Parts: sequence; structure tokens; C-alpha cells
Amino acid sequence: MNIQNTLENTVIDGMKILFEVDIPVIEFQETRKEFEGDLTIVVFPFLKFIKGNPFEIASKLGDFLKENSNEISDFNVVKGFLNLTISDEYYLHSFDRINNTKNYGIKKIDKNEKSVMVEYSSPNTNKPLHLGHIRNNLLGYSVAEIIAATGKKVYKTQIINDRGIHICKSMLAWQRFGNGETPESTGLKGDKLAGNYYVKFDEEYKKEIASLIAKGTSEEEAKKNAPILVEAQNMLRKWEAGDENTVSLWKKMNQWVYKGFDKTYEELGVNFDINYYESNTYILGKNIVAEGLKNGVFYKKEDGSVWIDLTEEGLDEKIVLRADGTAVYMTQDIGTAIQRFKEFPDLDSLVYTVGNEQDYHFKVLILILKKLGYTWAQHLYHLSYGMVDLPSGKMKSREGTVVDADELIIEMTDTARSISQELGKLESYTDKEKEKLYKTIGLGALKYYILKVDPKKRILFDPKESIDFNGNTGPFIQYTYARIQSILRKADFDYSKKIINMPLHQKEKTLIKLLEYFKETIYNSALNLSPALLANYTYDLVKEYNSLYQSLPILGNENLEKKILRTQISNQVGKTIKKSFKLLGIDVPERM
RNA sequence: GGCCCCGUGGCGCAACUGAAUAGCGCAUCAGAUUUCGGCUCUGAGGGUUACAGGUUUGAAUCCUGUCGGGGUCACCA
Repeated sequence: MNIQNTLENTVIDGMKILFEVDIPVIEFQETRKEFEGDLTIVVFPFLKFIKGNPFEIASKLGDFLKENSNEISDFNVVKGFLNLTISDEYYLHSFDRINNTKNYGIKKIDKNEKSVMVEYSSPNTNKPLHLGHIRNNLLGYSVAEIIAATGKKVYKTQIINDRGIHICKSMLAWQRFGNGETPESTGLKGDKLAGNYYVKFDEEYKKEIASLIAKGTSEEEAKKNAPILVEAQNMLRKWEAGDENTVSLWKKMNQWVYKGFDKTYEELGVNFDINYYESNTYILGKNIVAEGLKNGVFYKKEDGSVWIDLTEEGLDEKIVLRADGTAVYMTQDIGTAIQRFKEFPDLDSLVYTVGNEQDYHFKVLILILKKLGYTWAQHLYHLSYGMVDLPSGKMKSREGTVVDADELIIEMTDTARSISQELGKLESYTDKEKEKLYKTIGLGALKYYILKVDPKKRILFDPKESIDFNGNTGPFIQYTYARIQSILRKADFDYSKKIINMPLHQKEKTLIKLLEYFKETIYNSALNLSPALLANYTYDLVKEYNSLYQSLPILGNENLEKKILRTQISNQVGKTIKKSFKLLGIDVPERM
């Protein structure tokens, strides 16, 4: 219950009594800094319901509110804007409520609420995770946490693309050139090892193409007929037929890769509740296609392939089953979605965290499921995000021009280390604690940098220059948190007393207002699937706090009650930073 | 070419989904701080929100068109 909700009914009643009209929604906004007041009602929209001069309407409403509402101590009118001044008592009361609410803003999981599944990461098993995955992981994890904070049970999931020609390429190259190398024998992470052989495959493939062309084959033919590629395709067929050797090699290499992924996920601080594997799900959906064929959602072409016609919806025709009866990407996704809703009867909606190059795919997927008559299909969301580009151009894992996830994390930690060492403040820390802190700061910088941007927008990432520690950054916010902890450590008096009556400074009011707004921000972020809203809120809060910190004494105040209140505010700001960052997947240090 | 996304001071981002003089950070310049951590704070300069129309009392936001950037139109996943 915030001030707007509190006032809304009074305003509606007021308009009814004063002008005999029903106003359906009242539009509130923050009063701009250059005007007097805390909260503003925009009167212009009322003109649709009553004729009259906006200034007069606002004035009359102002009088009414001052008279009939305890929260409003004063008002003024500028054009059609009714600026309300909220009483100090209300602020103190509201602040007290925040202090007395355990975990203000975070709702406990409510069993009556429906659950949400968030899918993210979903890697291929032939190469290590890279910068693009980092954005995906951070977004998916954070959105899942944010939704959970609104009281819904959330299942985090990934679908691991563990089968297909890509993994066969790695397998084949390892078989040919690997000399029995293992992660143990080389000391390499398993995903790196597999990735190296994927690159190796591509090199060999290119060599073979070149030599075929030299012998007079056309480029197109060469690309299709290079022996190593034919061999890889052959391997995929053997895998699908269940050939023992192939399957056991596949299992072995995938295990290596999973171990590597787990390490990266752990470093990154993300996790999953359930994993799905493409090798188990790629056949799913075939029965659904058969059913859809019967009731006319799909149709069969002469060659036996099955399609859906979406031209009426302004889209194309889309294949859902190959002529030879094998499944395509879409078949699998149809099946997997249905299976998930079967496996989790409490599930209400499903969020797919996937790059925007797949916008079309998900549009079609959702449409197909709707056409098949699944009511939950209207609760499927594609959390689409823009690419992460490098100054040098696009990342290509085949060519090895990627920013590797593990390396980037190490690089960030190194940067944090060199900056922290200059600053000191860590005398009492052991080396181990220091290392942990450097990681907290380095990862904090990286995560915040990526999450503060609207997911839809693409990011140009310059690993050398992009990460800043000043301004709107993770470390800046972490620094403020650490400083607040320092104040609280020094506060050697009891500051638990409730302050009821005291004239408030404008900065105190602004902070209380912002603290109150935390809850709404979480809901907004969840609704928009956008951690960026929460990240920018946190920055605003911190900036406002720093401004108070700089200009007003906290512990040094002579008035005991002021001292108590400001310590309480500091405490609450600290808590809010911590909670908010937790939802973003970012740690916060006690000292730095 | 069809469809989708993006275009905001030199650079990087905001704007509660239609409201007051479009905010913030970096960079630049000028200041503050005997005191709670100077990775701080205060202030200045810098924008016709790509362009052209339209709707509206009111548009960065909605509609139409143009230009620029990206994506996608695979019986790959």
C-alpha cells in the first residue's frame, strides 16, 4: 500500500462530490524537482469527463484533499498539474512500515500463485560458453529471481543441445587428431577441449575444400562433398541408429563438456532446477504433429513433409516435420513445451530467454501452440535480447574469434584486483578473503554493465575499455553499500526507536519515497521481464543516498532523533541495495 | 525484396508505457570537503529525441512514409 493507492479513492470520491463525475483512473506522478510538492495529479485527462478550466478543477480538488486526507499537508496548482505536499507524519509512518516489514519488497512464495518456468542458457555441447551466453545467463537468472520475488514459484531450466551434426564434428576431429587426449591429460576444461576440436574440424574442412577446388571441383560441390563432412554426417546417422561406439564416444565427450559448463555456471553464480536434453526431446512433438494433421491444423505436401500455413497471420508457411518423418527444431519445441506443462501441472507460464535472431521462430511456435488449442500458449513469452557485438565485428566460434566466458571472468577479477590494491582498506583481510572480494567486484562490474541495458538493445562490448568503475556501475553501488556498512559498524547506539514526529529534510523525504518504491519496481521488472528497471532504480537510490551523505551529517548529528532516523535510513538503503543486487545475481561486499 | 527490432548531447545509457524546461554517467571546465571511507558531492557548457508528415489540450513515446544500423526469411539447432 503506497501513497498513491491510499489517495486514489479519496480523489475519486472528491471528484464525485465536487463535480458529480466518475473518474476511472487517476494519474499520479512524481513532482518535478523545480516545483513545490511531492506527488502530482495530472488533471488534463479529467477534461474528457467534465468540461471546465483545468486550473479551477485542480484547485477545488486540492482544497478537498487538504480537508479530507491526513496525508496531504499542502498543495499548489500549476496549469493542469495539482502538486501535493505530503505530510512528514505520513513519510515517517510509511518508513516505519518499511522497517517493520521483514524483507520489504520481496514476497514469499505463495502456494496459491501459479508457477513460472524460465528457460535460459541452452548451450550447444561442442564449444565453451562465450560472451553471448553471459548476457543470456545473467538475464535469464535475474528475471527468474525477480519473478520469484513477486511470490511465484519459479523453475529455472535449460535445454541442452547435446545432439546433432555440431557435436559429431567435434567427436570426429577428436577421434582423428586427438591421440586420446582427455581433460585430465591436458589440464583443459572439458568444454574447452571439445571446442578446440570443433575448431580443428573446421580447419580440416576448409583444407579439404581448398584441395577439391584445386582439383577442379566447384565450390558448392566441394563444400558438400568434403570427405570429413561426409564422415561427420555419417557419424550422425550412426548415432541416431544407436551405434554403440558412437554413442559411447558421444557420452564421454558430453560428460567432459557438462563438467566444464558446471564450472562456468558456478563462477557466474547461476543455477538450474531442471535440465532438458535435446537427445531426449528431439523426437517429442511428432505425435502432436500427427494429431494436428488429423484436425487440419497442419497439412501434408506431396513429398510427405508436414507444414503449417500461417499466411493468414501475415507469416509464411513453416515446416514442422521432414519428408522422411524426422523432427525439425520446431517439432521439438512444440513437444517440449507440451511436456513441460504436463510434467508441472502448477505451471502457468513459460519464459524463453533466447536471442532476438530467433524472434520469428518463437512467434511461430507460440502461434502454432495456440492453434493446437493449448490455452496456456497465451502465457508463453520470448525474452528476446540483442546481440553482444565486439568492436572487431561478430563473434564466430568456428574461427575462435569469441570472448570466452571463463577468460572474461578472470580478466574482470584481475582488473578489480589492481584497482582495489591501490585503495587499501583491506589490511585485516586474508588473501583468500581478498580474492573473493576481487571476484565480487569484477563480476559485479560485468553483470551490472550488461543488466542495466534494456534487453532489447544490442550491446557493443569492448572488453578493454567498456568496463568502468565510476558512475553508473556495479562497483559504484557496491562501494556505497560498503560505506553504509562502515557507518553501521560505527553506530554504537541503539537506533531501533521509532521516530514519530519530526520535520523532515527534503533529501530524507526523497529517500523514503524511493525506498517505498522498491516493491513496485520489482513488480514492474517482473512484468516487463527487464532487470534493467531494477538496476537503474538501484542506481537512483544510491545516487540520492550519496547526495544526502555528502551534505548532511549522519552519526555526527547533535539531535539524537535525527541521528537515529538517518542511521535507520542508511540501514534501509543498505538492505535495499543488497536485496536488489541479489535479484540481479550480484554480490555485495562489507568492505572494499 | 517481405517481415521484426533499434536510431535520444562527442561516447555510453534513462524517461514510471502520452504530460510541465527530455534526465543521468563518462569526457570537458569551475568549485566543495578541519568531521561518518574523495571510487564522494555541488555547479557550468553541450540535444529541434535520424528526417518528413499526421492524431492529440499535450508526442522521444501512438499512426504513415523516408533514411541509417542490425536480425530473419534453411527439410541447422
